[in-house]
Amino acid sequence: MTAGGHGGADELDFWSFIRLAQHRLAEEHGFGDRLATELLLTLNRASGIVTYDLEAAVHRPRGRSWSGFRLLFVVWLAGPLEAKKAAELTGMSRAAVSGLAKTLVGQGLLDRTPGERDGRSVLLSLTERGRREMLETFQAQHRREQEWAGVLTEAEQRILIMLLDKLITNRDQFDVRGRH
Amino acid sequence: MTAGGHGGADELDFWSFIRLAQHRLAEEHGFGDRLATELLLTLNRASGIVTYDLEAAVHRPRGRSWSGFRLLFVVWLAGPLEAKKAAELTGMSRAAVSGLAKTLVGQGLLDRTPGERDGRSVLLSLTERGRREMLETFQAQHRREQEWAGVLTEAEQRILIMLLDKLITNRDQFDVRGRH
DNA sequence: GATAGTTGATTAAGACTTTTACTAGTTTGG
DNA sequence: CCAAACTAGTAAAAGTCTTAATCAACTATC
Repeated sequence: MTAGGHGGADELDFWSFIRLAQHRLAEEHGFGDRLATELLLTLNRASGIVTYDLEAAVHRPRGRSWSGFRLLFVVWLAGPLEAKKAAELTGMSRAAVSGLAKTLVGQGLLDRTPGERDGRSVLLSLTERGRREMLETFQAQHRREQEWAGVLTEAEQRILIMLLDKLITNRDQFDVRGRH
Repeated sequence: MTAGGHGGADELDFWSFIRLAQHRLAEEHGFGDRLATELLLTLNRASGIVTYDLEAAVHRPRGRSWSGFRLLFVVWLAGPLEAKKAAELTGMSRAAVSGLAKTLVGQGLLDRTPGERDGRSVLLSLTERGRREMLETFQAQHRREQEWAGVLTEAEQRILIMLLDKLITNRDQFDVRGRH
């Protein structure tokens, strides 16, 4: 068999690639347990596909980015928030929140007011227009979320949430790297 | 209770935020089924946390980006690949692969040769150095993957993979947006 | 109370991704 | 056989993310 010749790569899709990868990792490189690899590959792929779809179907048509939505979403539901807290809840860096907030303030969706108890901090809150837009946008996203989740039964959804929770909750057992 | 005053946001973390969000979506905005929202929020959060950790712990210290690794990974295991195929398998756009390949060729990890059967296409393959580096890098990533997956039992890992598979496989039931 | 250290926000530089547009090679159908 | 349609790859512009550095404000300590 020539180098790279395993029947031609043309029929490969994501799942047959995973099988091929498993095979070569085991046979040619001697990796034993490959379940973890498959799990994380699948997790990232699933998240990427869903996120891309939501962004393309819901947010870009409205002139909004995925990150912009995430920031507006936490401010919408968790009330006025310090920028630092918003960064924690969205999983972004503080710098990303700072830049994004600048854009969203300019678009009239977000208000930025100085914090009271700490002169350095900044409180983010939605403008009236921001509130209106979030309600409409989230309705659209919610419909699409339900199409996605709908391929699983309710029980399956609950199990999936539980397993994902467990995956990221028990991580204190080793030294995980988080954003600054 | 004043605007935004629901006990102070200071104790909020990702999980208490989800509970708060659920509550406000139901009580103040009348959203009924919020399981789908929780599922996708948790999915994206889990993927983001794990990916960030792998990038920070394994790839950045080696001067490599997450995307660079993804591209090298598929080329490593699926042999010489047309750029288009590499884009499909990694889930990137063709343009992203093109740009990334340019960088990686410059770093001496990737070879780019003209395709034989199609004069437009480009075949990507690893250089000898690329192969050596991938073996070392993947060993490191594999160890860390196992730390992550290790908080779940093997049965749980298999169920999680199965549910994620189902989530993204059955999506033909509606009009999903994918990359170009 | 002055000072050292810490923390919040911001900016700057660089990497990466996206969409759009373009070039060039290939296929198809009259 | 040739023109129209299509496809692969690339480049450009705009946007987002990252880390590192900077500034300002708070806190603790001498």
